[in-house]
Amino acid sequence: MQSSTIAAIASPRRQEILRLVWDEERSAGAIHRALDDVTFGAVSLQLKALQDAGLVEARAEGRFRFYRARRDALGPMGPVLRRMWDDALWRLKLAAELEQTRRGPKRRRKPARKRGS
Amino acid sequence: MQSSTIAAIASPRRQEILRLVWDEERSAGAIHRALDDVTFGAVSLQLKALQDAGLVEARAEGRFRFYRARRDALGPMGPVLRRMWDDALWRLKLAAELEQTRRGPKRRRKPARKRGS
DNA sequence: CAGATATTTTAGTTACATCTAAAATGTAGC
DNA sequence: GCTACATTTTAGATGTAACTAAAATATCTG
Repeated sequence: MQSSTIAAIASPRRQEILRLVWDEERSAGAIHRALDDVTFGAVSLQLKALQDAGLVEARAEGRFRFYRARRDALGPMGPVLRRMWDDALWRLKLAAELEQTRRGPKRRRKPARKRGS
Repeated sequence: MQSSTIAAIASPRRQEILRLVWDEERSAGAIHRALDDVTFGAVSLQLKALQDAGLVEARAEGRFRFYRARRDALGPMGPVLRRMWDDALWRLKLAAELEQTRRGPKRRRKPARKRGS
């Protein structure tokens, strides 16, 4: 376990992404679609950061890139993160932290897609 | 274990301070004296941040304030940090990270005190 | 090749963490 | 009260992490 690992999971956005690819691999686009307050570009940058930290690995397939967590790289932090995610208030706390650590130009919220589109 | 705990120990400066008060309590001044590249004020601010995160506790005695780690608050992260600190290269990595995350006005390095003064 | 889709990269924006220097606060002793 | 020492707090500086929008890259399909 490296100090850089701790830094990598200190970001609420990266925690959120890591959780999405913890149990199953997902494409970059699928990850982005699961998040409603951030652009595709930002997600891609965070995926790169996670990959550089060794916390996720990518597999290319056609135009897609499938990401999944490298659970072993988290060591004892894996269970810690899981317990956090199981917390009923986790999503609420996350939203607060995302607000807190937000940077850059003001967002224009991505409109929720209609069901089935 | 809270997400804010992870954020608190993600800072190399706070890690450094936490290590100093891990096995024995130390006064704010003693902590500052152990660090040669930062002002007393900055150390005091980080101690406050650590206290707000519940990672250290303080005891007043006369003019002094003695700080010590609240090991239990770190849960499984305690052993993780210890293992990091035991790494022979830890100090080197720390220096690199301190350089990386440095902010604010340029420092004027505190001159090393003569032996025995 | 042209067009569609998936993703990455670049250029520019913004808020805040981390710092310094100095002022303020608190405590002890004379 | 005054002085000395220990610490905290304030005001201001600075660098960068996290973002957006748009351009670039890559892959598939007809």
